[in-house]
Amino acid sequence: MARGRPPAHTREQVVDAAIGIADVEGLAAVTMRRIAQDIGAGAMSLYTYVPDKDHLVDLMVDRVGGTVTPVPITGDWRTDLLALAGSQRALMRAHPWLPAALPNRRLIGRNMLTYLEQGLAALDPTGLPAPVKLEIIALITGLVATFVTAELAGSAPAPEQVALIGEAVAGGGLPHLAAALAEGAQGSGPPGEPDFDRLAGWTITGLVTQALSS
Amino acid sequence: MARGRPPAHTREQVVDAAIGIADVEGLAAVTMRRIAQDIGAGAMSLYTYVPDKDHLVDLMVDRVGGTVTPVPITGDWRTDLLALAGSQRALMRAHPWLPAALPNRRLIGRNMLTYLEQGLAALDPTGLPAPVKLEIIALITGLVATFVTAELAGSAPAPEQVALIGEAVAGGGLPHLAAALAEGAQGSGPPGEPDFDRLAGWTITGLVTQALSS
DNA sequence: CTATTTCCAGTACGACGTACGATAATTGCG
DNA sequence: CGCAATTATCGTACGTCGTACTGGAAATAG
Repeated sequence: MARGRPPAHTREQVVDAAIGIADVEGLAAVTMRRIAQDIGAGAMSLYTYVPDKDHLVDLMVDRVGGTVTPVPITGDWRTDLLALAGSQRALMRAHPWLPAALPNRRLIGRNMLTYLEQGLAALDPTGLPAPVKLEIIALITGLVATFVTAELAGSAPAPEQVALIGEAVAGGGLPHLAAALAEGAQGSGPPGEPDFDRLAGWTITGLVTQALSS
Repeated sequence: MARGRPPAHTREQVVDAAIGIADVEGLAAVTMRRIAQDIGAGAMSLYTYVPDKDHLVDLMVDRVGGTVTPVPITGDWRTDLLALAGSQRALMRAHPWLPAALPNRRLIGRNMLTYLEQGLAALDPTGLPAPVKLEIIALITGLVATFVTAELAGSAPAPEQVALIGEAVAGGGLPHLAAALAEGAQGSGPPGEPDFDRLAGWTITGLVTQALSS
């Protein structure tokens, strides 16, 4: 049994090395040569374990999806969905490349399916039709990705942008924006951490409530 | 005045050519050489008009943002936000590369600012604090991008995925997913077009309502 | 042992973004 | 007019990417 030369590495090793690089240096730093170097292999050897780079990214997504600790299902959809969103957010913050890599990915692998399963379980008490449940899950995922992307971009809007905005506002024709800036300038600092729970809570509660009442 | 050799093209020509390519063949097909070929220039000539490719994508985003017909402000936030979301959706469907290009972009240029202005105007009657208004606008944009991405991916889940899902479900351990599939299989066909208005309406109404009541 | 199977990895190709530098076109000054 | 100064054009070239190809290395089956 097991004829031929035995593999020197495993698919998981390759995927984990890619994830490690992406976590620290970003998705753009993940190249086949770089991965090979990290695990001590020739660049072309990777193609024994992975068909191509695109598929590798799919595998990366699915693998980190398997690292989330499953959230407990209490039976209260609001609590459970919020917990699910929170665990997703934690995942995306631990792997900042994830929000960017997520769109346009075929959800290959079981881990993405177990995420769906959890979402469906959380929404079970609502009694909504299955397609609506799936839509709500997709929307929540998108919301979390949007939020985390904004979060990771940092609240510092870069000096060049401040200049641009100030200039445009001074040029006139944007009264509400000018008012918002003025209000923001004299307002308090950033509200801090609980922003996510607040916004996600609003969206989840609002979305499900509306869905139930229609 | 205007010393030196006169430019043979304009920045707008370059950006428009890039948009034209992206619309038809996707963002990946937008290369400097390809753009140059389309407008009849040498590849390096483009750098007279654009500092680098990354900036070019910024310009593409801002330029298509200027093509949206401004939505009328009725004073009813629900109607106005829904119209704004609808116009964004139309824009993203006309330029399918937009949802993918949008994240991680500095919002350079006035067109993005006028979009913000419109959102703020729509939210004006709510009397919410300015930062909350901006958060809501960002969330709605993210929602539209998520929805359109899903829309453009097509409702056909590709045979390989169907096989994967079926297999995983048959393996057990995913009861809610199995139930959802069963329910979906015997259910009616796709609800069709009004999906967007329905989902966006739920989210917008729910989000703003929740924000107002807290 | 030999044959077979499997994996390893060097070389190489085409495409990418773009730095560099020679060349061309235009204006201002004499 | 000619001649510098200025600005745009674009061919060439470099380093990097994904990956096709290929010959060699390491294991098992007989």
